Amino acid sequence: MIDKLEMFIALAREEHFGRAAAAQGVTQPTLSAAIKQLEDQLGVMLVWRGSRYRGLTPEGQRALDWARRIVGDTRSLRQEMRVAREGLAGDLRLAVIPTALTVVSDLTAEFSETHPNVRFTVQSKTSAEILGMLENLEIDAGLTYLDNEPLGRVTTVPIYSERYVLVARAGHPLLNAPVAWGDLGDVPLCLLTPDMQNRRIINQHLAEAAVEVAPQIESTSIVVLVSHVLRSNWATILPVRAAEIFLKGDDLGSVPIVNPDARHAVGLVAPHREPFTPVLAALMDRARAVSEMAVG
Amino acid sequence: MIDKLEMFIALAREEHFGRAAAAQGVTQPTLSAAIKQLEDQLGVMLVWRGSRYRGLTPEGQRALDWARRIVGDTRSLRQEMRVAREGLAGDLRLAVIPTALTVVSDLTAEFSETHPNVRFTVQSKTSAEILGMLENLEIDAGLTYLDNEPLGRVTTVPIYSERYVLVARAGHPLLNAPVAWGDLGDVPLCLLTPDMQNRRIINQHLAEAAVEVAPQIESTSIVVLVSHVLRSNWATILPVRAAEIFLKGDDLGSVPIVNPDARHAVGLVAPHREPFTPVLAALMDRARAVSEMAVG
DNA sequence: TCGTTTGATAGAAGTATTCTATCGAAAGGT
DNA sequence: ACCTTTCGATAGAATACTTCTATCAAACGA
Repeated sequence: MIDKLEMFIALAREEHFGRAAAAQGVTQPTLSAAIKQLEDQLGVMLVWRGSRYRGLTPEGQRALDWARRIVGDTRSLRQEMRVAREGLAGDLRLAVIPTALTVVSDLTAEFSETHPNVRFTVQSKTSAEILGMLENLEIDAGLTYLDNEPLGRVTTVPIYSERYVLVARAGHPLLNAPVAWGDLGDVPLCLLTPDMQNRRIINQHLAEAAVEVAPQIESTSIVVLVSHVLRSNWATILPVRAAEIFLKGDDLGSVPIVNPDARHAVGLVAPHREPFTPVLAALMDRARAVSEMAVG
Repeated sequence: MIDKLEMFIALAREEHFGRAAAAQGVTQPTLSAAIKQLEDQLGVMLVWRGSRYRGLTPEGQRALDWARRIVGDTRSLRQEMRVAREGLAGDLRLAVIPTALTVVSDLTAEFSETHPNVRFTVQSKTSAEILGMLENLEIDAGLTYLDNEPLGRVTTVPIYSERYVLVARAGHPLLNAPVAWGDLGDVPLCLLTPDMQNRRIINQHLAEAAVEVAPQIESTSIVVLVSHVLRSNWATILPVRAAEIFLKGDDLGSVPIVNPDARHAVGLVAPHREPFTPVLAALMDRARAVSEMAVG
């Protein structure tokens, strides 16, 4: 039964029998049979059938909610028993927004010393993807914005507040003093793509300052933005924590962007499943510790 | 997996391999094998082994919590799909404290008219048993006291407030005016047994009034109490709602017991499992409706 | 000490699951 | 309109798993 629920979740996620089967490590006929058996056992259609996948029925949607919970709790059971057996161990899957990638090591470095048998897998994803992956049980926790976007049934631990700086090549004329959002109208900019929440936040502040920008370079990668800035007179807008790793040398400079001194909360997001598994509880403890260090 | 968790829950409840197997409709070797497989899959011992059942290990206790949740959610999934298929239907298992038995029909009578395909199974149990059965998934909901006793992870819907009357044969000298708890010291009484919460509540009020009683008749059955009262000069203390069904004729009389005019909340208790299954949600709606009628 | 109770074990029978191979229907491109 | 590709369902064989009956050994109680 639980295997079938796993396959059902995979099907809802992949929206494709073949891919879902591959993701589950079974062949397509096996997955087809599993879905059909699930439908027989529950006595309702879960998936609209045609010659291809056409989405879930309303009952399928409700069943998916239960399936996620049942499968998630089952994994929690397995994980907790594993911890009882061999202490904190296992693989902790994180997904992180690009602008928070440098913060991950604050969480993991000390954690790994205390719990050497816990492995981390860190993916860079958009905030929307992170929430979807949390729902689908593809990750154990995420590092993302805590406000602005609708969060589901999750527990959050604030870690720090994002503040923004303008980053440009050393000698750029705007680097002499703090710059206001309203001053950025004519500056050639490289920015993240508009599907990313950081960009939407920046857009919002620029719009509030009645500034319109048309960045010549858009990317999902901060590295791409910074390397462009390094080569030309382009500038970019980055959160302090994301920018500082590139400011070690003398090639780049930064100034705070003020008026307003915008802040956006970033933190750990985990599925709300009481009681928390030991590994997740430990990670949340660590996040709270990092949060206090940031305040102090 | 889920079958094995069911068997594990049954074993923890019955504390006996043979009885648990019988309860699950399998043979004892099957249940033994299931538990062993569960232990193998989870990699931990769940049950202390000897030549007989010796209780759960600490890991077994934790696993039991998860198992109850997983199995409960699985049943909810099945039930909700059944409702989607054929409307509100199925078997709703209730356990009720004896003093609230007459209230059950307030819940069920109208409910059955609206939902004729829902069957009820009503058991008379003590409040402690009700909570245990809720945990073990043996019942879907209970009707019991909402205060005084520790409730677990449950949702409650208050229905009415218990008030107490003295019940005696017509002509009994105490029936002329309301009687105080403190006046009951020398009255020959029949009461429920002390393992029942109603009796503990009554004891508490008597103790607060500095009265000691040694009932000559104790029973777990209100019918036994009333039939004794009918035959002799004994009196008994009952909640109004439990007494009124016996007061239809002229043989018995009742007076309120005051000073204080004691009240104790009674209501529906159901496992807290969001979202609620449709049948349970409907029953809770009905309980809220009954509650408002009682107030008005 | 002897009978009874309790849970574990062995082996056979039955049931379920998964695979490979193949098919038919629908989409998409030319 | 036709051909190709993609997608999911189906059939049948091999395999794995589950459950049963029968039996055993250990421990408890009289």
